[in-house]
Amino acid sequence: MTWIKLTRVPDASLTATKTISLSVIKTACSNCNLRELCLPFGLSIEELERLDDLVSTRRRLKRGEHLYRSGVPFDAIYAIRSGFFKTDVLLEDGREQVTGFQMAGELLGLDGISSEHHTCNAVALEDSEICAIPFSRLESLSREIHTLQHHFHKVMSREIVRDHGVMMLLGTMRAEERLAAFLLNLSQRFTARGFSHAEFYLRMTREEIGSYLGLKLETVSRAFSRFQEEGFIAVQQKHIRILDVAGLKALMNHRA
Amino acid sequence: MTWIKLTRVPDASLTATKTISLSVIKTACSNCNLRELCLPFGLSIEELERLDDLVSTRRRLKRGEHLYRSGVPFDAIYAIRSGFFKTDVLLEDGREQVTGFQMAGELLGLDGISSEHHTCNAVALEDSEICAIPFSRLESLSREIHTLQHHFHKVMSREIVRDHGVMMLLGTMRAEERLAAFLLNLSQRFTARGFSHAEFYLRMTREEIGSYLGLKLETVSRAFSRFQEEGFIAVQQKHIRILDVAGLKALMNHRA
DNA sequence: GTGTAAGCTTGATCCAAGTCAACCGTAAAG
DNA sequence: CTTTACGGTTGACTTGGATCAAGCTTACAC
Repeated sequence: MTWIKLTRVPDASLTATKTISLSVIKTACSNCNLRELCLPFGLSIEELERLDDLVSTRRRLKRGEHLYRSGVPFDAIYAIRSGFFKTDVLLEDGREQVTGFQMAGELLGLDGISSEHHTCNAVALEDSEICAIPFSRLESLSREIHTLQHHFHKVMSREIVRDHGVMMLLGTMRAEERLAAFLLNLSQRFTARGFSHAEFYLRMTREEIGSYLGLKLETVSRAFSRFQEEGFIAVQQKHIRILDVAGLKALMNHRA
Repeated sequence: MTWIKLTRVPDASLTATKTISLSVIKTACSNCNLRELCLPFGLSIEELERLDDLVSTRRRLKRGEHLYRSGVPFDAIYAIRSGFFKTDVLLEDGREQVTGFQMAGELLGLDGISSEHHTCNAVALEDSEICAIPFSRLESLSREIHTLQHHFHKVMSREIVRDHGVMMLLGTMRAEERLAAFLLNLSQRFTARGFSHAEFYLRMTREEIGSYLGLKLETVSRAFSRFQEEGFIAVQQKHIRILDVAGLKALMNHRA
């Protein structure tokens, strides 16, 4: 279960790190196995080391714990090192909208930049670990490292594009299409992280899926059952096996 | 069709510009009356002048014309100088989702940063004028001007927060709530631009409103009629007068 | 002007998803 | 091992918004 990934060795410095304790190795972006998915993408060795300085705070969260809440002052964004999160917005009258589910290598907290306060809640859906990245220091560093700056802009833009996808889903798709899109998206993201594309555990409840997809939990449950009857998937509570990716994809396009 | 842009002359410049023709004066951020809403927000005089250099290309679009289309290479973002736009995403099967309506002072094209290609279409809903801001030059300049960098980040983040609002709307609100939220949002943005908060012309069709709100055009039309019956607004085709802001607001919260 | 097409309104009907309700399965607590 | 609580499934019924259809208004082309 290592994390040691000895990459190219420019000078003796990296070999030096190998002699120190595993827990210390784990604290650096330069040794993080998620670096190709996360903020460090595309950085050189020296640049990576400068980023390491910045990402000094790490935090573990238990399932159900909040990483941040809507309204609290913003001063850092967070990279998920391991675990699974949801973000949601609550209306005064109690209505909840889940705005996203985030997994390892993804960033949380970008919503807070605009008003200097977080505008949604981020909750761990399983025991998780995150790296806090003080935002003003990230801005400083990205003024110096072009690659970092550009990659950060790409990450923000990707979030906007993702949101457009969700708007499309909520605005134009019917229940089963939404759920199919959701499962295919999860599958694809698990794959990118080296997990099975066909078999995974859902970390969220039917109600949370429903909130994300603009459906009631009963509708989500029925759609799961229907997919199982059709032979597209095998469901048992939170355990999902995708049996027919093409079938699910077809279901999404079989409209006008 | 000019676009000549004589920029300062590092000293004596401001007085100098005043002597040249109005149309030329208009081409600079430093003289743009939208600068407090747009990218230049918070910049000093000298910083503004550096931004002027960057924003050299201006373009007029007729109603119905595309500013960019999904799939084309991305190399600039666009500031709306005057006019009104929609952005939309088209699915292969012909379904359309309008992802936003943009007015003067707002930025278009942020979606393209992530993949270096635009991922939606931007269409002028009335004759409009935009300023093109070459993105790599904006990145360079924001590496030098902290304020610009930070403000740009805020703008991107604001877009993410806005999208969350739309997700909330599409995911949890009923038809009349959605339309009320839409009208109040437009009203608020017109106000910020010095127009009447109570009276305005819609630049988009019922179908485009419907697409944005995840409703069919008939539902939008019926909701307008209903609002009129209730005395919240006066509608005549695209001409809207808001008669009871509080009533519309109440309508949005009158839920469990 | 007059004709035509695009956009808007309104009515009648239908259906996908919501609501309400009962029951089941699993997991943690005692 | 039993209890309890939470989450999930399934059924019966309701309903908000979609669909289908007709007529109206406005703006522009000729």
